[in-house]
Amino acid sequence: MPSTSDLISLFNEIADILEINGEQVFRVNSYRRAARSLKDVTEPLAELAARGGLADLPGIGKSMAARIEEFLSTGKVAMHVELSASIPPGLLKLRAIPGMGPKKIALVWKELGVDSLDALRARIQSGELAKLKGMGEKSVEQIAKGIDFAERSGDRTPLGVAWTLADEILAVLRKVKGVRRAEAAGSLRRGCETIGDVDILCESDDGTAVIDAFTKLPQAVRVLAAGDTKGSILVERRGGGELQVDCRVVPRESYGTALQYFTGSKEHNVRLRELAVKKKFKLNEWGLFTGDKAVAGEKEEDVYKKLGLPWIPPELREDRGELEFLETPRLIELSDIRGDLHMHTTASDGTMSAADMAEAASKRGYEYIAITDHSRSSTIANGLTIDRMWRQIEKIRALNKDHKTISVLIGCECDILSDGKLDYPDSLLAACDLVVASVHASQRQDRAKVTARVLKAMENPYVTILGHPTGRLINKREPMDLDMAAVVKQAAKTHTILEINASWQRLDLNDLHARMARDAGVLVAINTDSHAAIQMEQMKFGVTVARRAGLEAKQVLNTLPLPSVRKRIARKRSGE
DNA sequence: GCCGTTTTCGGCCCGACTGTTTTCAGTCG
Repeated sequence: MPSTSDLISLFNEIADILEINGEQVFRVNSYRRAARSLKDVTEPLAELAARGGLADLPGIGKSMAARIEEFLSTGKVAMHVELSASIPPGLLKLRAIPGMGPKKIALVWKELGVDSLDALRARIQSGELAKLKGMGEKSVEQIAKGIDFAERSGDRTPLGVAWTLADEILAVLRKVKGVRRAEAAGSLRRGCETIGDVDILCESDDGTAVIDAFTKLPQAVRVLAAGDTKGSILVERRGGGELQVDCRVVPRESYGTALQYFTGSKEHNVRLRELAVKKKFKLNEWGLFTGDKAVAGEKEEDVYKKLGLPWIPPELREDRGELEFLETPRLIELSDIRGDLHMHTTASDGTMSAADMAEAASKRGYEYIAITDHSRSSTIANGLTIDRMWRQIEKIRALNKDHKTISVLIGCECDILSDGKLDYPDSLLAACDLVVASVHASQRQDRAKVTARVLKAMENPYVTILGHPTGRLINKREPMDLDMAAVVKQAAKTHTILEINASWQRLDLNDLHARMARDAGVLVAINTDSHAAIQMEQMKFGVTVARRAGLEAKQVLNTLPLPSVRKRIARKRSGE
């Protein structure tokens, strides 16, 4: 069964090859545009095509639609097959080298027959690369380093890793003399689940001082560039590989436009500048201009305002229709969160007691938490036997009586077994305040089987929340082949709440799935799945996903006061 | 290749930086 993501890679590959072949850029970009458009499609492509909806997608015209149809019926695209045959199989890997664009790749391939990282390295050592037209000593050196980088880095950096790193760097830069404002821009500010480069923006009149401090950061393992207004470094990344961090310094009057500009996304910016041109403005990182006169620049809000738009939250700047907004959406914020309904203790695989978790949550200002340790089948996670679970219920009830500042709900994270049955009997589940039901085993079942399994579990009246619905681990494990449209439909029908698991390794549901839930009127819960108090900090990542999905506070269970939460649970149990 | 409240043809966002140049091409975001 050909998947949409296969088609997306295929279109991007067509663009890459066309570019190497010297095709005109607008034609090349049309394939990238089409690929991007497909990324936002949540319904199965075949269904979309069947109801004639392909042409409604931005960037999909007659020719693209025909290629998509071809892909759906044959599993391939003849044009792609032909193009692939026109270049050596390993050539596209050279795109991962910073500084190697399509022109240089074409050059080394055609002049030297280079078709892989190793072949390129060999030509550098033999001195042949330096002899090519346009290749000087510095270019060769940069490419040599780029090959190492390409081999070491690979995956994009998870949001949680990049966020922490940016916070550390910002703490240092904000202390540099003359720095008035500093924040992260780019995909990090937009809250993307993975980050390419980290972008930092500073407001200061002394760029040299800022870049100096930036390039001397203890985290910097190499300095790539250091100018008056811009610097680039490589830092070691937690979890291996290296990560590029760019820092830019602008004066006060340009900070707003620069922040807008460097936040992106690229597609959003293109749209915005098109709009600016239509309204006889010129927009760049230095300001919004009519002629030579700046009409906005200091504040990001003003840029949007002058263009006749409400301020658009960074998480929504993905060219998914946000330029049509009439007002700024009131997205959920971290401060709206009143509790955390999925966490573990030493009873199963957590590292702290329920009392300590409650204490920590209370300090965060939460009104309630739920203790949800693993069920008996999760033996690796020291899941609780039926007897132990009954005792756990008593223990948490007692703890709740003792605790005055926070309500502690007794719950469990109950395994959804491979046939869709639950790991505890209903009598035990009924004794809990709430139940998170999750798949942990047999995640590789086929689509029909795994979907039926999850739908069946959702029918159980005691299943409050479907935990980390797809089971994916970012950069580590693919999601289950779950029919999310069916899951969302079932959630609406059974009043089951879908989790956005806020752990940065998971972020599951992702933004698009959470948006599907929103559109179907399905309630979402944002939980950290904490195994230690410190992990409750990850709530911000889950809130970020929710914001990218366009969720408001009222669409999220754990922004509600406890009586309302209980009402929602009761509603599911009563089947009304 | 896509697209249209000035267009069905002729546009398609914009600037910085780098290196190898002597006026610019390529890459990047």
